[in-house]
Parts: sequence; structure tokens; C-alpha cells
Amino acid sequence: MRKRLHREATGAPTLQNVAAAAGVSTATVSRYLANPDQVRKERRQRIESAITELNYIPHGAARALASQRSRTMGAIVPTLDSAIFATGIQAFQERLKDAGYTLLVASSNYSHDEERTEAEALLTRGVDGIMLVGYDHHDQLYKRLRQKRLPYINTWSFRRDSKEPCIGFDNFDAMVRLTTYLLDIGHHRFGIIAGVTEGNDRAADRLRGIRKTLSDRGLSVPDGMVIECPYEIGVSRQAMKRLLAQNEPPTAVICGNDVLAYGAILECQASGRIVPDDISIAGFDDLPLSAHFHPPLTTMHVPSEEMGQRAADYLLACVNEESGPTFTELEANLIVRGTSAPPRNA
Amino acid sequence: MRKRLHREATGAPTLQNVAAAAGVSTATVSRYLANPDQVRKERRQRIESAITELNYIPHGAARALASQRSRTMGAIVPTLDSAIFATGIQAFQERLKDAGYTLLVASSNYSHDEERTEAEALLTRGVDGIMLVGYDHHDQLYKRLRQKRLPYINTWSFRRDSKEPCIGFDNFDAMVRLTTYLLDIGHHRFGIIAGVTEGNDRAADRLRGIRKTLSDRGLSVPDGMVIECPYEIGVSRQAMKRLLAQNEPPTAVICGNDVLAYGAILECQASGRIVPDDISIAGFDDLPLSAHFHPPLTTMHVPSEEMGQRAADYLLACVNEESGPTFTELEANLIVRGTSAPPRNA
DNA sequence: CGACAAAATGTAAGCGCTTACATTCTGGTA
DNA sequence: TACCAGAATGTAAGCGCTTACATTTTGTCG
Repeated sequence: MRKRLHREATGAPTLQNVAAAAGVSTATVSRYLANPDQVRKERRQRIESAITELNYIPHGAARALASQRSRTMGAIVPTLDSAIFATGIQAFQERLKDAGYTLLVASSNYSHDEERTEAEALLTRGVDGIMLVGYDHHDQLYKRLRQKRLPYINTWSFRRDSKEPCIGFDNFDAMVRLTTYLLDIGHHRFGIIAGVTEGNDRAADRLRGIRKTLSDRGLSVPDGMVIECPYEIGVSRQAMKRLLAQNEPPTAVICGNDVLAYGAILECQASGRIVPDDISIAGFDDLPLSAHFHPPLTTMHVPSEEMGQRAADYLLACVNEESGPTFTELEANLIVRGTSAPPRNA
Repeated sequence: MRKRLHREATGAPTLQNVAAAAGVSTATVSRYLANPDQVRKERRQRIESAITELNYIPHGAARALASQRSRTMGAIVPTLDSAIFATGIQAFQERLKDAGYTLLVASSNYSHDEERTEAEALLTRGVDGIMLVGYDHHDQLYKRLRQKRLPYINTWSFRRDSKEPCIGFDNFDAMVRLTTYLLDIGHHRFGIIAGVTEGNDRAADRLRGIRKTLSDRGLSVPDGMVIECPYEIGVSRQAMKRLLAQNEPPTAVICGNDVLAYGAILECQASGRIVPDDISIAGFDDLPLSAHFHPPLTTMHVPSEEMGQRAADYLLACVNEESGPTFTELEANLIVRGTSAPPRNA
């Protein structure tokens, strides 16, 4: 006699139950699930009613184990706690959903080590692909991904000479354009409130873009005029305060993102200065609020939704062995609004 | 002779390989993974080195199938695209991570139907528990959850007479307090910019709280003074514009959340009004920006992090069959800042 | 030193599904 | 009507793990 079942099953109906109820084999039910019109109409109906009757829900883990794909994608973002990433993730997720995929998210807190740990966790969950933010990642992470031959894509960053699949915009170039604009309207005393560049290639690229543009025009930025700080409004206000306390305060301040810019503007206003008359301020991201800010913020628009969608498309194409663009450059657009104007003396 | 393997395995090392390399049985390796000090030191070391050598990553689906738990939790939020939910989710996720769990997120777009569909998807993925936002959900969803005996918890909402596990604050009561405060400083002409109440019990509770408080004080709110709108700043500005166009504009406007409040403030400022001298405005949520807004926003602070954490604790306790509080009330605190003041004529 | 309980390990049966391969039906066609 | 290709099914072997139960090892004590 067969050994007694050593574990209680969950009691949830299985595909086997459905097959029995419909009077067909499990294979047929499985095929029906994967591709309904592969089974003859009459059986199809029997299966359908068996499914609704039993309230059958397929068991994802079993399916993943047997088919070697989990229909799950992973995404690791620096933080969920930022509107811009949230938007991208939301778009990513919606695209996945349409394809019958589910999203596993993790956040790295802007740390390559944490990112790697999280990736490891995602691998254990058997994700079929991973969306990453940025370009620089832990060596081990890249290695593991390749070893497992797991599709992945870098987002929020695009480099012309990229060796890794990526979809995004050129952060360096975007800042070159923003800075050029400010130069062109007459500014030559700049302050910079950058994001933390350590471990954040986007922030670093942006800062490089500003510096390069200025030095190309023969301008140098004194040390005291460049402040790196985390993307928090309070910290940004402090930074602005320091900038304003300089001997010769800047006539224009470029911020690493919109949140930093909000802080800068608010601090200026708190100190009685008029933006943009007394000082111009520019951000980066173009959050929904920015268009409505007072005054409306001059910033670079980042196509976060499109990045999310395309990242999903790319990964989906990989798992389906279709072909798709491996390198996609999107445009970050300069949006000139009310926080920038020629300097007083110009 | 045995039938040839009909599928190519992934090539990734399996627990079996580890066992072979370490010269022990698969059971021992499995036990080591689950509880290292259950295996004798000498073998433990052999296993450890085999694992690092082979670069072994456990196969989540196989584990889930065999053990009947996925070490995965699901969360369905109305949208990721809102700082407040993002914060909660972030906290939820971090707590899960510490317990070796991974998060599956989905968003419902404030629709019960979509929420239900997403839940179905999560069930297929075999989540061990689900975090929900709000109290009202699709009947079928509740039914399914109970049928599967799956742990779940409602967040962002607390009701004293709750029959469902929940952790949150009382939205009605919170608005009663906010409204009372505004009444107490002398306002009696109110405008309300509420969130869309359809399918959103939090928004509905908040609106009820305001209305009840006002009517208790003998005040009625004319139809034109109550506007429901989606949580978008542009829409909110339009709403404010309408409020200001009334015969007798309100002296105080209560908003369903901070984003709506930002819109209201900005519209006032754009129309040349001074907040709070000409008009008081209050929000709900206390987003990071609110403390820095100009003027700083009077609002209700929502303990989103704590909700996320506690929700994770609860679900984790459920799956581990520990006991924990099923109903937890947190406090939403009134934060009086610069957008509220007694009305002119008071 | 032998007996025995407890601890450590091994054995092998599934978990619920997919899918290669074998078998049985179809509906044309000659 | 007989034959046959192609479509529709069925059969059953795993996928990589966990775990009940059996077996062996260890440590303790009289």
C-alpha cells in the first residue's frame, strides 16, 4: 500500500481536480489554460465550468517550477519614496500586468551593496527579468546576472557608448543643455545643489554636465558654491542658506532635482528674496507639482513613464525571445518656467 | 533505460548538487538552510563551502511548492504615485525584508474591481498574506480571502466597531478634530475640497467628519462649497477657483489631502490672496514638503510608516502563528502651522 | 561497558504543474 | 470505403525543494 500522504494539502482545488471534474486529462486543462483554442470547443466548455465551479486558482509556484519561468519581473529602485521613481514603477507595473506578469519591487537606498542583496533576493524568487536604475552597479551583480543569463535593463541613464542594455536619457547632456540655457540668458555666478554623487551615477553625471559646460565657457565654480546633499527639502534649504551667505551669492542655482529646487526656492522666499528677480533656480525631473509651484519651476522634464513602459517592453521581449532595441535613448526636455530669468545686472 | 530528461534544466546549481558536493543528503542541506545549528559543525562547514563554491541560490518556487508557503507578502495600494502610500509601502517592505520576506505590490487605481483582480493575481503567486488599504473592498475579495484562510489586514483606516483586522487611524475622527480646531479659532464659512469619495472610504469618512462637525455646530455647507476631485494639484486649483468665485467665499478651506491643499494655496496666491490672512487652508497627510511650504501647511499628520511596519508585523505574526493585536488604532495628529489663522473679522 | 534516549542524518514521497512523446480522433482525399 | 496527415488528447516524468518516517550516531548513566 502506498505511503500515507505526509502533508496536508492546502485544500485548495488543483488542476487535477479540475481535470477530474471536467472528465479530461490534466494535460488538456493545462493546455486550455495556456492556450484555450487549442482544445476542442466541447471540452473547453466543460473545463470552463469546472474551473468556475471549483473556484480554481492556478498555483504559481508549481507553474513556475514546472515551466521554469515565474511570470514575475523584479525592479530595484533607489527608493519608492520619491514621486519620480514611483511614477516609473507604476508605468512599469502596468505594462507588466497587461502581459500577465507581476512585479516584485525592492529598494536599494542608493547603495550598491543593498542593491546587490536585493537582487539576490529577487533571483531566489525566480524573477524572469530585472529592471535596474542607473548604470553603475556592484560587479558581483552584473556577474551574477550574466551567469544566470537573466534579462536586465538599466534605466534612468543612457550612454552612447553603453555596453549594457539601457533605456533612458543622457544625464550629462541634459545638464549641459540646462546650464547652457542659464548661461545664455546672462548668468555667470552659479551655485549648485547637487544630489549625493557617491554611488549615484545620475547625480554624478548631472554634476559633471554642469561643471563641464561652465568650464567650457571659462567659468569656474568655487568650492563653496557646490553642495551635495540628500534629496530632502530640509537639507536643501540649509544648503541654499549657505549659498546665500557667500560673499558674492550666486545669481543662478542649479539643483540636482526638483525636490532640492523646492527647498532652494522656499529658502530664498523665506529670506525675502524674489525668485527669479533676485536669483534664478532650476530643478530636474519635472514633478507634477513643479508646474504649479509659485513661481512655476524651470526644470528638465524626465520621461519616467515612458522609461518604465519601455523597460517592461524590453524585458518582456527578452523572455519571449523576440527582438527589441537594446539601447534606447529618450529625451529629457528643458521646460522653462517662472523661476529663471536674466540676472539683475544683465 | 530511463526516459531521457525531457527538459533542459537551467544549469543553475541545485540543492542536490550542493548535497553531493558536501557529501551529505539533500535533507541535511535543506535543514541547514532552514536552521543551521541543527546540523553538526563539521558537516555544516562542508555545506557552507559547497554553497559558496557552487554559487548556490535556492529556488524559491520549488521551496514554495514543497513547503506550501512562499515567503512573499502582497500589498495593494490605490496608487504608488503618491508620496504617502509610497512611504507606507517602503516601511512595510523593509520590515518584511528583515524577516526574509519579499514584497509583491499592485495598485488598484482606487477601484474595487481592479483591487479584486490584482488580489487574484497575488493569490496565484501564492502570497502568504496581503496588506490592503482602506476598509471597503469587493465582497468577492473578502470571500476569497476567508475561503483561502489567507491573512490580510486593512490599513489607513480604523473603526472602533471593526470586524476586519485593521491598523490605522479614524479618518472621521481626525477630520472632526481638524474641523473643530478651525471652528474654535473663529471660522464659520467653510469650503471643502474633498477627494473622490466613490470607492474610497477614507475620503468618504473624512468628508463625513467635516460635515458632522459643522452640522453639530449648526452650520450647513452649501452645495457649491463642497467639491470632490481627484488628488491632483491642477484639478484642485480649479476647485479652489470655483470656491473663490462664490458669492461669499469661504474663510477656511479644508482639503482631503495635502496635495489638494497645495493646489488650493497656490491658486489663492495666484489670485493675489494672502494665506492665512485672507483665507485659511488645511490639508491631510503631512507630506515632507508640507512643513516647508510657504506658508507651512496646517494638516493632520498620518503615521504612514508606522502603519506599514505594523501591518508587516501583523501578517508575519499570522503566518508564524504567533498572536498579535488584530485591531490597532494609531493617532493622526493635528499639526497647526502657517496656513491657518482666525478669520479677518473675528 | 552496555543500554537507551536524544540528536543527527538519510530515504524517498510528494507539492501542483508543464510538456515530450505516444496515442487516438478528425476530416479530407483517392 | 480505406487511408492518412494533422489535430486533439492522454500518459507520465520530472521541475527543486521540504519533511514524515526510518535509521544511524552520539552522549549519558547505571
